[in-house]
Amino acid sequence: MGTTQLDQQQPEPKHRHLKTVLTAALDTEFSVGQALPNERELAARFGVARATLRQALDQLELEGRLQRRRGVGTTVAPPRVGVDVSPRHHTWPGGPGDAWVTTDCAPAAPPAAVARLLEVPARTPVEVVRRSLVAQGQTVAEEHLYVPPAALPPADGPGAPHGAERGHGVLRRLRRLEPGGQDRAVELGSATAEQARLLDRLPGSPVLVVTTRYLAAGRPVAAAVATYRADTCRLTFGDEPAHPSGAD
Amino acid sequence: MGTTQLDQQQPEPKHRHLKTVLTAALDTEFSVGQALPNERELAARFGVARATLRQALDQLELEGRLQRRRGVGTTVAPPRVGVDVSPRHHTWPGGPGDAWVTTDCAPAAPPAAVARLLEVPARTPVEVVRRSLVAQGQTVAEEHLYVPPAALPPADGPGAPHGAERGHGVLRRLRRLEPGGQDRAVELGSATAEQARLLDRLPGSPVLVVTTRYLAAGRPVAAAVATYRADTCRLTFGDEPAHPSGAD
DNA sequence: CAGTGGTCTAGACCACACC
DNA sequence: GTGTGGTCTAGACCACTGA
Repeated sequence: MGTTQLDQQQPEPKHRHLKTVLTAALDTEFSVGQALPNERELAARFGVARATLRQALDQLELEGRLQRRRGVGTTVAPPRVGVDVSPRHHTWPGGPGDAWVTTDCAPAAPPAAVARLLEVPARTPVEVVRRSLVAQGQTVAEEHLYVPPAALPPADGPGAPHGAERGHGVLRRLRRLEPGGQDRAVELGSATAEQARLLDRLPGSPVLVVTTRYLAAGRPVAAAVATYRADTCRLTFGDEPAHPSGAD
Repeated sequence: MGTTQLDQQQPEPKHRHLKTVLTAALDTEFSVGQALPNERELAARFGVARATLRQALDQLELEGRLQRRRGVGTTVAPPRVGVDVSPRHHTWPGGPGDAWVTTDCAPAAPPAAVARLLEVPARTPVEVVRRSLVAQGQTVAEEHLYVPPAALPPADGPGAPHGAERGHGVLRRLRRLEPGGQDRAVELGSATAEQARLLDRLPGSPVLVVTTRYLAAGRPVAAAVATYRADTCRLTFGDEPAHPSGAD
């Protein structure tokens, strides 16, 4: 990062040029995990206001090139983690090979958009199973799985009133049904305060929101809203495996 | 939007509270396409600096709630467009039902990451087909399709030196091969200057980058890097159709 | 405690769209 | 022209981390 001054000729915004310069420096002069100089130092070095420098850093963080932590500093981020989110016809959440960890479960009314997906009336309480996904030592995603109890076979016992144990019961009941397909959507969102806490980010951080609808006998029986850290995750949709089914 | 002042009690940042208030206002007091007051007016109304207001607007725009256009103003955005990006085993790009429009084609060396995907040496020139996707009157995505000519059957004629016609020729040759599967990845990126121009956004705008690798006979024969406007698009992955194959 | 990134201000000027 | 959002400055203070 020998550059100490910008000499700008194009009518290109400074922050964009700055981003270009920093990208080149990251590619050539820094290694993963290495700390950058602090923002005041960098701004001075490039002869811009700190706010302008921050515009460039914001983008590099969005692109997963940098990792910033308040009170700590800015470091070069490792490459994004690939997370497989292929729809699998023949499996339910919580089946074999599912790396998600159930953390909690309690009945609650789903958001309006989820109620529509599930084709249940608004404000109908459903089971809400909360799960999280850890990859490479970091929580990379958080999920709310909404399951209307009416669609499930009866429980084989009294069941826990709440907590992970209740969630396991819901998933067990779900797996007794014959899977009837899934559909999925991915869009950009921003983390709520609670999601931010779980994902170790600030509220409002960009996230990839994956909405999945699970069908059985042609009817929606569950809907999942999974929130992935956009800075550290790459969602992969591999081809269907060669064997048609491995989890009945 | 009767609120004229914030009365903040929590140690919650102003811009976040502002975003909450604005979200509620958008839900209840505005309709799609309606213009908001300008930024100076809004900032004054809420008693904050314009930069603070802009932090809130930036997030709402990221979430696809607002649309801002320099020199024009800020309006309430319509719901995101769903775009189907399901991997389809049995089809090539440019096949039936493909809504993409080929705009140009010329040989060029692919980016290093694409060369790795294609398993060709770096700096090997390949055919680069450029296509774009229009939905609801708006260009929502832009694609570069990289095809090493060595993997293709020979052309049935001299072919155009460049332009859409050359692209059609490449896609025709590709379709003579037997499709052997695809894999896909989705991640967050930011628009280059050129992509921004095509998508009618500013450079650096958030985009969803979909990378697809096409296989034939177990070998990669093409790779596509498609860039979708993150503000206006929701990528959908429907289930595979019930019939195992309909395009051979 | 000192040092970091996060928030916020009150201005200024620029680029662009529309009249 | 006028009015809009986009960029930029030079400060200030806050929240958090780790020694």
